[in-house]
Amino acid sequence: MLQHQPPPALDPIFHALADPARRGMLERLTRGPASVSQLAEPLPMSLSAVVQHLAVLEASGLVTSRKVGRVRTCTLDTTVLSQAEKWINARRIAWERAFDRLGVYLAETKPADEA
Amino acid sequence: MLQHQPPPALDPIFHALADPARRGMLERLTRGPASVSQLAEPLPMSLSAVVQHLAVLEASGLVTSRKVGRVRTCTLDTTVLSQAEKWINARRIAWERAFDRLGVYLAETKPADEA
DNA sequence: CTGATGCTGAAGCATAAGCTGAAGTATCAA
DNA sequence: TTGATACTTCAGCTTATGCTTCAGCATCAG
Repeated sequence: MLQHQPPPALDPIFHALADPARRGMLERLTRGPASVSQLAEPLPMSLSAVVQHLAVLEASGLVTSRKVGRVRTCTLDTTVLSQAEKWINARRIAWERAFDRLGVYLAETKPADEA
Repeated sequence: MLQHQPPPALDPIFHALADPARRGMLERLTRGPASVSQLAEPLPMSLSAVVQHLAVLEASGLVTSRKVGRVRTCTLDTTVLSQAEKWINARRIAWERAFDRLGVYLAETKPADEA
């Protein structure tokens, strides 16, 4: 098991993304790896809370970490990030195709509404 | 207030996407508008539960609905869907840039690890 | 060894989520 | 009017989240 992990589920990925503190941590990680303390520093909460958010991020696969000495260094995993992106993109594309197939659905249901 | 709504927040969007039942409803909606009953039909839960999921989807802006007679028809809003997509894409791109800037970060930290 | 640093873990608690079932409100059909 | 249909709303329950504090436990510096 060295190069391909189980496919990351969408539930934990989107759940991880649904919190501003966690998105903040991810944004920080886009600027390079960071320690737990560094991730916690700008956030208005205890270190403990940050560690718990980190656990959510790691459970989703969005973040991986390694402990060296007493410092845990975290990095972003963009392949997992792109899983979420792909799902969204697929829905959007599918809907746009459906919209084309249906023609002007809205115009057909309500030809001259005020909205 | 007829053509541009308040910018949809990411929290409710990702939260809405974090549930398989809700994603199922969205997938159904990519094949065109549907009534509440139609959205509920394949789901292993009560109509009540589906209505509550629908409320979450509407709160996020991902879905809009209109009631005509006794039937509420729901449609997907892909502009909101693309908000989420944009955020993810931006992080991924930023990280890939950072990765380039840092050069082979991993190789530098652990030149010949077993992992 | 001693103390500071950087995390880790377990309680505990308040709020939010996800669900059910039961009762209620508008249609629409006959 | 009667009844079915299509939601809608609400009380109530269970579990999950998000947070805190406090108590550890390995580093690392001196």
